[in-house]
Amino acid sequence: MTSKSTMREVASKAGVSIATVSRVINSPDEVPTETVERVRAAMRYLNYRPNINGRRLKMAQTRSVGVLVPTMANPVFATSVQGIEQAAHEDGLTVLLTSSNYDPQRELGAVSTLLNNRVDGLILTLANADDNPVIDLLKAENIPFVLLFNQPARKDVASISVDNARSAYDMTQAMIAQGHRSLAMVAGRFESSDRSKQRFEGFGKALSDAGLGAARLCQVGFGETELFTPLKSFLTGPDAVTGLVCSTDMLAIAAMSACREHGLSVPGDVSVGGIDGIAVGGLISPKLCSAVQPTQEMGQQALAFLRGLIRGQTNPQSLILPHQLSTGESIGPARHPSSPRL
Amino acid sequence: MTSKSTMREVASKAGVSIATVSRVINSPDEVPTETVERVRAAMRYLNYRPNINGRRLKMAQTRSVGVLVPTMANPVFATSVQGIEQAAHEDGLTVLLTSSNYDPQRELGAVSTLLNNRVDGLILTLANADDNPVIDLLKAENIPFVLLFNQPARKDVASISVDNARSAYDMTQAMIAQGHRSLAMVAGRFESSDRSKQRFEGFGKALSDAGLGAARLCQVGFGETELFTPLKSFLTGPDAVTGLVCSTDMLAIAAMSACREHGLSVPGDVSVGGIDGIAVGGLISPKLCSAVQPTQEMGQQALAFLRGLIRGQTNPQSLILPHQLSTGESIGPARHPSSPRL
DNA sequence: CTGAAAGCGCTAACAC
DNA sequence: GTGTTAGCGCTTTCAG
Repeated sequence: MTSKSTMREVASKAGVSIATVSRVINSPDEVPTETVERVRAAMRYLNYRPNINGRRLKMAQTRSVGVLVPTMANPVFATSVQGIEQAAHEDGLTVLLTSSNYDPQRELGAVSTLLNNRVDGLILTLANADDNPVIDLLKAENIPFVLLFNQPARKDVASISVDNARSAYDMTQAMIAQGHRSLAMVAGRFESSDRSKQRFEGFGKALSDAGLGAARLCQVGFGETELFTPLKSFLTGPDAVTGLVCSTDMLAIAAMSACREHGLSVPGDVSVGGIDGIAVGGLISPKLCSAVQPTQEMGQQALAFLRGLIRGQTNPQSLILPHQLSTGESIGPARHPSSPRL
Repeated sequence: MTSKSTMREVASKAGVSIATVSRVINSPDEVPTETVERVRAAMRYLNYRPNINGRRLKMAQTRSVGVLVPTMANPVFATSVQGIEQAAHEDGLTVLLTSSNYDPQRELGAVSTLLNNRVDGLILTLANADDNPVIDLLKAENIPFVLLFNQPARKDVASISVDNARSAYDMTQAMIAQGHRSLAMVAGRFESSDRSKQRFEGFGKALSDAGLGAARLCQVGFGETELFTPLKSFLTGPDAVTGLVCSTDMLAIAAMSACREHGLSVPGDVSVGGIDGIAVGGLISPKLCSAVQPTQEMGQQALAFLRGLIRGQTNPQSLILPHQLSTGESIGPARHPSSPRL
């Protein structure tokens, strides 16, 4: 027996009008207790289930939010979605989930679908937050949205992130402080992640501030965990590095694995640092040293921001959270420190 | 300028009726190319965006599916959701996401919300698939659904899972084959996960089949990663075990961490095995030995099943996938093998 | 305190 | 080919 019963049926069963049923649902205090009870009894009897789509059509708001992340396969995003979902649940909001698979092409389509659903607002992690048609669209249509993890240059969009360049800078500096002079960054493709780009810039700045040469980069596809080959030229031969700064923790864990495959120990032969602070990083051996961000809380916070925007708050807030360098064991003194340049 | 334009406006702009606009959207071939173009131009001009909720109200189907998982914070579920999302995207379906946080109490509420949204069907990972009010509800209302990871006793519900007992059995047997005689299982609370329970049963059976004593259990809360204290009595003292079979990979990784904190090496002092096959398990050192299931594919498959049910297929399929014991390094010969019982 | 009535945006007969 | 029309289930004035 499919739940087909409508408000009309409940009304007739309870001997009232549909308006009263609606009131019982939405503002029970405007209806005498006795009537409320009668209507509720009818609802129970008929197994009534309000059709939210009816309400959505009528009302200005749908009480739903759209979420777009690159992929759930990376714990960073999954954890943030958990935070969003939790906060949404507390707020009685429905979450529509989409993922772009790191493909900027798919972002617009996904957001478009979300907008067709008339979501009240969006939380997005975009490939590139600057110069992105999605943002133009959202701005043009005046749809509330907040960026998560993206750290856009423009200040008229709400966003929650860490200071990406800075987190890479700090991580790099920590390695330099341990005597490392020959470093490389392992990063995802910049087209797929502006965080990657910003982090690489921080890496480069830390190097140049320390008077160390050009920034070396090992760029890999996202979701890639097989780093043996990509890292070969960085880990072996005359130009071998002693430290790897990775743009994400997943990459860092994969890099540690690749080091081992090359017969190198971490941090004995090469130090590895990550950025993100995924939970598993703290459980492995050696414990991953990472620039930690409170991923789940950021998701919750993003929803709180979004709620504000939906409620009409006009000036979008940008929150740059402090990251925290975790005390990891994956970083140690450089094995063959070249003589200091100064 | 909010996207307010409706079909009616498009129609008048294009000089046709709303029926024609609807046709252009849903079956363009029934409309002369020239008219299609004119209407499309009007849509572009007005920045028209179909309101899916209008359609939903009218049509029997909403082209949306509901998903309920315990949490996105565990990569097993996150990865499966990624699979679901991907398949849904290919099918043009919208995903409504909820999570129960392992709380059976919250399951019913979440599903209820999903049903109020009139989703066409559901994919669920429940705390307990047998004797669950959610299933009764869904059955009573005749809503298509498929269970993911749950392995229910009843055969009238669709499900996709591995053989949970068997996967634990095999893992345990692998340890026994390495000479382990003193084992314990680390598992989440049974009320929160029937998989845990089934896996513990498989563990117990393997022990008794090998003539080894009672099954020892270290039960912990889900999401718990601090296992130093819970495992203390299992790792130290006269009753110390030489192997830990863990009901999930996350638990296994946490257990490995706890072993180290106790000054024990894995697998030198104690062997650790997991179940699930999360990606990170293959990247850490020692590589986690796990009973691997193809998580993401299972998500996709679940959506394929669901689609079948939605299309009217009446007999729910249950798929028990083969698990695969990964060649992990986290399991080795028992340190102090007690003399064989035979 | 309660009901009648007018839609929200869309689809689908059913006419023309 | 195309338009008219009657709702889908709900909320919400506006009267009574």
